[in-house]
Parts: sequence; C-alpha cells; structure tokens
Amino acid sequence: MPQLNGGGGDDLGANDEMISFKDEGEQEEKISENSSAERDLADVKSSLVNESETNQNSSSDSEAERRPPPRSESFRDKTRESLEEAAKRQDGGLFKSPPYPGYPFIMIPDLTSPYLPNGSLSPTARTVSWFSAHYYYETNDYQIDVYLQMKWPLLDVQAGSLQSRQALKDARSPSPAHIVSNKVPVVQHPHHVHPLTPLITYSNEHFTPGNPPPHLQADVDPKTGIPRPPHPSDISPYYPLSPGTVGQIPHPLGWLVPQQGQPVYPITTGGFRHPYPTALTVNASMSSLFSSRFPPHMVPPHHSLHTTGIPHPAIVTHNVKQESSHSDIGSLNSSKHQDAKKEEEKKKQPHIKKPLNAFMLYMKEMRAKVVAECTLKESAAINQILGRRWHALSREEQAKYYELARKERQLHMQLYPGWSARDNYYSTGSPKRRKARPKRLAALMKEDISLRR
DNA sequence: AAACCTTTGAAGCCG
DNA sequence: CGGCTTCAAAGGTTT
Repeated sequence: MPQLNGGGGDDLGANDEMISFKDEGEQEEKISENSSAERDLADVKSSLVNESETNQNSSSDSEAERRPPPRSESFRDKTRESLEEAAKRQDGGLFKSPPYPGYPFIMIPDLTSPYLPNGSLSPTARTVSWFSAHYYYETNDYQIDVYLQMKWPLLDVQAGSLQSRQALKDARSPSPAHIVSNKVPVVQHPHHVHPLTPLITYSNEHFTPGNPPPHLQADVDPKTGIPRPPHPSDISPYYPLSPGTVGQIPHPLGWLVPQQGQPVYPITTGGFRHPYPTALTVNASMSSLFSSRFPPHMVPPHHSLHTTGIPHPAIVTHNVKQESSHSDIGSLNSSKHQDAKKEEEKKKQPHIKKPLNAFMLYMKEMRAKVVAECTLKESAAINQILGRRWHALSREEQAKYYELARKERQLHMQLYPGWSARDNYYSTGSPKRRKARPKRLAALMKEDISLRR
C-alpha cells in the first residue's frame, strides 16, 4: 500500500485512505495505459451494456461481482437501451471521437511511482503531481510550467526556476508548518472542468456570482459538452491559508461581489462540536487583509472561527422559505419563541458541505471529458463510466487523487474546525433533507431471509 | 419542485 | 468492531 504521506504527522485525514486500491484495477489498468480513448470508451460501453447481464468480460466485471446488485434494474435497463440505441446511430458508436489522443491517461507521462521508498515524493514526480504542486506554490514561472504541463500533459515541461524546484523539494516532505503556508485552490467555476483544471473541490456556484469575468467563463460548453480552448487564466486561484502570507496574494475572488443572502463569514464560534482541532485564528494581518481587500460588509467579525474570512463554496445557506415558516410557528407560542429563534439561528447557519473524496475529485475533473466524448448526458450513466475508469487508473494516478482528497480534508478542517459530517445528516439539520431512503439491497435481502424463516 | 439514479470514499451511527 | 447509512458532485429523469 503506498503511503502518500511522508509521515510528517500532518495527515489529519483518514489513515486508511490508501487502503482501497482495488486489485482488479491493476488488471484493468494494464489495458489502458496505451489504449486510445475510443477503445477505452468502447470497453466501457460494452461492459456497461453487459454488466447487468453476463459477466463474460473478466477484465472489467470483477468489480461488478464484488458489488451488491443494484436495487433496481429499471434505470440500468434504460441506460442500456439508450446505449444500444446509441450504438446503432452514427458510426455505430456511442461515443464521439476522442478530443484527446491517448485520453484518459494523458495526465501522467511518467507512470513510475512518484514516491520514494520512504514515502516522500520523488523528484521525478514533477510532471506527475502537477496539481499537488499547484497546492503549494505560487511562483509565477512554476505556474507557467504547471500550465504547460496541464495543457500538454505529455510534455515534460521542465520546472522553471530554482525557486520552484526548491518548492517542489519542500513539497516532498510536507510538514505542518509547510501546510500552513501552502495555497489550496478552493474555488472552481461552474462547468470549469478540463484536464487543465486542478482539482478544486468547492464549486463556486455556491457563491452565486453574478457575472464572473470573461476569463472565468466555463471552458466546456454546457450545451454541447465540447471543451473550449483553455485559457491561462483558467489556472485555478489559490486559497491563501497562511495568515502571514495572506496579505501578499491577490485574492482570486477579487471579482466576487457578495450576493444577497449569500454567506460571507458564516461560521460562528459556538456552532460546532469539535472533532476537528481548532486550528487557526484570525490574526492582525488577516484582519488587515479583510479590511483592505474586502468591502466593510464582507469583513468578518473577529469572533468568527472562519479563519480565512473568504466566502467558501462549500457553504450553502438554508432556504429563506424554511426559516420563515419556522419563525411563524415560533411566534405562535411565546414559550416556544426562544426555541424557535434558536432553531432559526441554527438554520441560518450555513450548510458546510463535506470535503470531496478522491473519487469525487476525479469525477469532477473527468466528467466533462466523458460527457464530451459520449453521447450520454445522464449523470448516472456518466458516473458508471467514471467508476470504471477510476478502477482502471493506476495506483499512481489514483494516488494523486487520494492525496488531493487528503489535502481537501485538511483544508476543510482548517476552515471549519469543529465541523462534523454529522452536521449534514438530514436527521440533524441538513437543508437537503430527504425522505428516508429505501434500505439497501443487502439489508433488504437480509430482511427477506429473516422473513422467510 | 423534489427526489431519484449512479459512482466511490469518508465518516457517523448502531448493535 | 463490523456493517450499514448518509453525503459529497452532476444533471437528466421520474414522481
């Protein structure tokens, strides 16, 4: 099991995050390194078509065997029908011609392990972990390098300056101090998903920006799904975590105008349980940053635990509708008024989303590609393809996403100390309350068996 | 309009 | 502690 973290003690994430490399993925991934997108997609297509029926294809269906069968075949049947129908169309293919030769394995020219025996990042991993580097460095020429590598991932673009090389060297052994000074991309633009985009987990759709500047326009046409040519400005902004350095960095959200009802500094001091250690405090430099870089109404109160003071896309406010209905109820009874008020305040608290896991990051990056190459638009079907591609990834490729997910969790912990995933459970105040979901098939089967006895 | 579907992984809950 | 559940994203589909 590759241990990504060099053991610097900064791994605040789950210890077992790398456990889950799938064995069958190793077999599958061998197919893919040199295969064309067309072939890959054809494989995916055929496996999708067949997987619910026969598992003839040993290379792609071992995973399907492992998993419990779907609760209902109806959707899959439909998907299969649409696949088959699509297969009859055009040149017999469901998929469009691949825009990226060699896709989807174009990201990593160097497939050797980027990690040294001691678990740290090897120097040759430079081209491999371009987005990891993205986390750490703002050096301009390095950004250019990273951009070049992202635009032409097969090019082994030499890291430019000594500075950036040194930065990379530092990245190999991240320490807590190092992390404090890193920069983590937080904002992603809607539909801004292409191979050039680092994996930024928090979609800025939650900012509901009114009119983002032209350079931030999505690079994938939402209608056609066809990627547009990338723009250097598409390099994701960085999220300055370090209070000490934060004032030096032009803020990526400079164009952002706070919208009505949108959370700006939503986290209050007392709102959390404390699974996360309280990490950062707002110091003077940050305060000055806030006051100098943001309009007064965006300057967070000093008591806020929100250490960056920057509106975060992981934050979603609750519906005004919900609030008003509750306040009406509260006003009916004076004894309950305070409770209602408390409840209202609780509801006013933003909904902080979970950090994305490795697969979610992968999906976010790759979805647009798959959509562009495939006539299917249904997310469920796309996700099936993405799931298979995920398993087809090499360990090194997956490792990038695990590492990124780890950093995501880390950032999330720093941004929202005290936040718990439990906060988002629909039974505990999530705005996205759902009806009780049907029991899973395994549970149903279990139940069924017990009923038969 | 809201829930569903589908994927994997992290985390919470419960027996 | 193991197994189950929920939720992250996405957007077309279904209810």
